[in-house]
Parts: sequence; structure tokens; C-alpha cells
Amino acid sequence: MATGRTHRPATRSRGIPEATVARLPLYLRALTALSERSVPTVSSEELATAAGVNSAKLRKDFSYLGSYGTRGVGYDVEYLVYQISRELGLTQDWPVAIVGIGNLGAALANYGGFASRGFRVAALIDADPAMAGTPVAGIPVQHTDDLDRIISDNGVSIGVITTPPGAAQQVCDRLVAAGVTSILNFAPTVLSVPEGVDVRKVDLSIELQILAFHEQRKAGEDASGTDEGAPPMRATPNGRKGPDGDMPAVMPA
Amino acid sequence: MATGRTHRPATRSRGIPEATVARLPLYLRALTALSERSVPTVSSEELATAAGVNSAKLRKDFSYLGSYGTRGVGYDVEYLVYQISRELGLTQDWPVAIVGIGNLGAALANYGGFASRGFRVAALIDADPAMAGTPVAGIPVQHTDDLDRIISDNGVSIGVITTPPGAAQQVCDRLVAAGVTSILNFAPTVLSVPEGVDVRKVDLSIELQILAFHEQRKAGEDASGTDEGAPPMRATPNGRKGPDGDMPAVMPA
DNA sequence: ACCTGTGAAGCCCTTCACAGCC
DNA sequence: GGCTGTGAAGGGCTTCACAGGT
Repeated sequence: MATGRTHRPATRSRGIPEATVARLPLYLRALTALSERSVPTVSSEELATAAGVNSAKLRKDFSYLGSYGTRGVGYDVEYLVYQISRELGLTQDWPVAIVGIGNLGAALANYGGFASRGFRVAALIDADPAMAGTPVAGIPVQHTDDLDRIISDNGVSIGVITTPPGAAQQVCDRLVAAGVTSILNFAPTVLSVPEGVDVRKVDLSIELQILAFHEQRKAGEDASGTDEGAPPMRATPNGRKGPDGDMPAVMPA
Repeated sequence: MATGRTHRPATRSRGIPEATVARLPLYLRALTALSERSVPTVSSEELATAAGVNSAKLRKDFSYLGSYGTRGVGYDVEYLVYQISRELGLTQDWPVAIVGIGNLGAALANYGGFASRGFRVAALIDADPAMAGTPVAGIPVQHTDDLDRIISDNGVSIGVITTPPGAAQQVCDRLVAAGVTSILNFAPTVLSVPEGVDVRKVDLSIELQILAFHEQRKAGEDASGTDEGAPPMRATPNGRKGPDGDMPAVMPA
């Protein structure tokens, strides 16, 4: 989900649909597991199951990359691992900077899955001077004042923001100014970035709210009226209302 | 993204599109900020900007909930906050259990944004007996052996999995058996769940890989051939290949 | 004059179903 | 016989553009 200052129209980069790109990492993970078990080939059906998608979708996805399978046989595991890795840009090293070394930032710094795919935590940055020098996950925390230099020196183009929401936009601006063009944002804030900068967001609270929505549906299959707490009165009451759970109103007979 | 054992066909619950549900939390956050600044009403244009979407989409989204605006004026902030909260099921309390209290689990337990929206960390569960009793974020960690009882006693219906990937499916099965019907999975694993159970996943590594894909595009606008490392040989070489970066091949004149 | 609510159009993605190849 | 690759159909979401209400 790339949110930019200018709403880029879902830039389908070189013909590969965004939805497909988002699934390539899933395929790669499944393929890597097969590779470790020394499985030589895999069918679209098997691989699709392992990745949690259906096989038609998988074959369509792969068709955007090229004709990498063999009819009647399936896909060569090692070959596909290489092709997908290359397509995702994982054959090169990506230095990443994490800004905001609180609980979450520290957890990410310690996260093993990071390094496994060409990503390398090149720098940890925090605004608290007291943290400067203290190593987290073996990497010394550096102060925000040096952000520009740190980004430049390490050739960082991907930044991870794990600051409190209030600081996120400012940090984002500084990262972009220093040359970062991809941002992973964990702060619950809408970031504004210039065109050409990608932002993806991860928001725990949003995920839970979506789950709660569906959870509520499951529970309220028949028991409808769970009216707790007084709904605030409408500024301008009008005729049509929502489907249910609305203001007490006279039911039309 | 609800991944189930049976692929539910994007269950549009009571007519509200899934895409709309996923944006309601964004609107709610923007509205809450306006509410705290005591702004009484807001136009679709203003609110859309604050939420990082365009106004047509926002109006369409709200139209699924009902006619909650006033033409020529806009939307009443307090009223909308209530309606969206109710729609998302946030007018009730949601006890949540976190399983796997490593760095990430602890970070989530400490995360403030949790409690702000009706979610309450009711239990922390870990397989390490040494952790039992130790409080994290003021909540004592309990042992996995008691998982069933803990879930039941607290009426937990939403579980968060922050275990290592190897343990995720097993923990998931136990959560479901104990009555959990919504799962937020941070482990890089495809979870199998019975029908009726929702799974949403958050995967840092996948997000980074998607960013890397686009990042690679930006960098390689002209400089194409970044060939490092030998690509593994294909089991069965064939005719058609991928668009570029493939095996060295004779170019057709 | 202004802003919402919504049919209609367009786009993207998924799914089907089968031709093509091993 | 089996499995991939892909046109075509179908469905959902976004965007447009304007009718309708205040």
C-alpha cells in the first residue's frame, strides 16, 4: 500500500501487477523451504498449497515473470528461487536503517528474518541522547542529529520508522531529504512523501480493528441489539439512517 | 487478508466491501484527532486528505454505512466517530491474548495503541517455563500448558501469535481449539485454520521485499545488467525465457 | 454556492477452462 | 496422462461526474 503525496495510480512496474509482486515473497518462502528439503521440482498445485493461494493464481503470477515451468512436470525449485529472488531485487544487499529504538524498534533490530533475505540492519537511530552508543542487537544506537550522515555513509535507501506517531512525519522528511526512497512505517500516522518515494505501513491497531469487525459479525449472527453506552446526538438529525443500531426511531409499520 | 483452509470468497459481510472495512480504522483515527481538537464538522475532502485517500472513495465508503452526512455541510465528527466505532465493533471490550513473549511479543504487550480502541491485553503466554510469572508490561506471563484455561477464563476470541515460525501452527491449532476465532499472525508461516476463523498476517520480511522490488526499479531505470553471482543452471532448458536478466542466450537478430 | 450520495464507466485482479507441450 | 501457460469471462474496487439536497 503505497501512500504518497501524489497518488500514483498503482504503478504496475514493468507489467508485473502489484498484487503479484505482493505474493512473490510468499512463493519464495515456500520454495526456499522446498529447496532446503532438496526437493527438485514442484507442481503449481503443490506450491500453491504451500503458499496458501490457489494454483490458477500462482500460474498466472508466474506467467508475468516468464515461462519458467515445464509442462507435464512442474517448476524447477532452484531455478525459480533464483528467478524470483532476482525479480524482487534480493540478489543485492539492502542496507536498512531503523529510526526509533523503543520496544518495537529493538524487536525489529533483533528480528532474524531480516538478514535472511539480503536485508541488513545498517544503522539504528534514536532521538534519546542517553541511548547513543548503547548497542542493541550488537549495533550501536546513533543519535538523530547525525541522521543525514548515517544514511549517506551507509548508502541506505530503505528506512524503517518505529518512532512515536508525533515524530514520524519529521523523521520521514529527514530520511527522504537524506536520500531514502522507500519507507516502512510502523507509526500510526499517514505520511506525506514526495513522488517517487514508496511508503508501506504496518499498523497493528488497524489489523485488530478489522478482526474485531468480523468477530462482531460472527457473534451477532442472531443476537442483534447490543446497545451499551449512549450514542451522541446528531447535530442535524435527518431522515434516512444507517441499517441498524441507529438512534431510537419510530418504526414504520 | 484472511487466509483460511477453505478459501472464503471474500465474504462481503452484510454488504460492506472488505476494502472499505480496511479503511474504516483510518477514518476513525483521523476523526478522533479532529474530535480532540473539538472540530465539529468536516467535509469529505478534508477528512479524505487527513486519512490519505481521495474524497470520492471516502464518500463511497461512507455510503455503505448509511447517509451520515449533510449535503452542503459535511459530516458531524462526533456522530461519525460513534457510527464507525460501532460498525467496527469497538463499542465493546476485546480481550486479546499474545502467545510468544519474545522481543516482538513484549513490544506488542507494551504497545499503547492497543488499549486505546477497546482492545485489552488479557493474557501473555509463552512456552518457556523460566518466563512464567515474570511480568511484562505489568502482565504476568503464563505457561503454554494452561493455554486452554487462560483463553476460556478470559473469554478471549482474538489471539496474537508472535512465536517462532516452527511453533505457529501448533499454537494456532490450540488457540482455535480453545475458542479463538480471530488470529493476528506475526510468524512467517501460512496458517491453516478451519472455516469461520479469520487470520490476518503481518510480515515484516514481505513488506521489505515488496519495497526492494520497487527500489530496484527506481535504481535500474537505465543501468540494466547487474549480474552478480552465478545463476543456477536450469534442469530442462527450454525456448522461451523471461524478459531479461536470464541465462546468457543468443539474441535473435 | 456548496457538499453529499450514487449510478455508470473503467480498471485491475481473480477464476475458469482449455489449448499446447512434455 | 499430466501440468503449464493463457485467452476469456466474471467480480470487485476505484474513479468519474452529476443529480439531489441544504
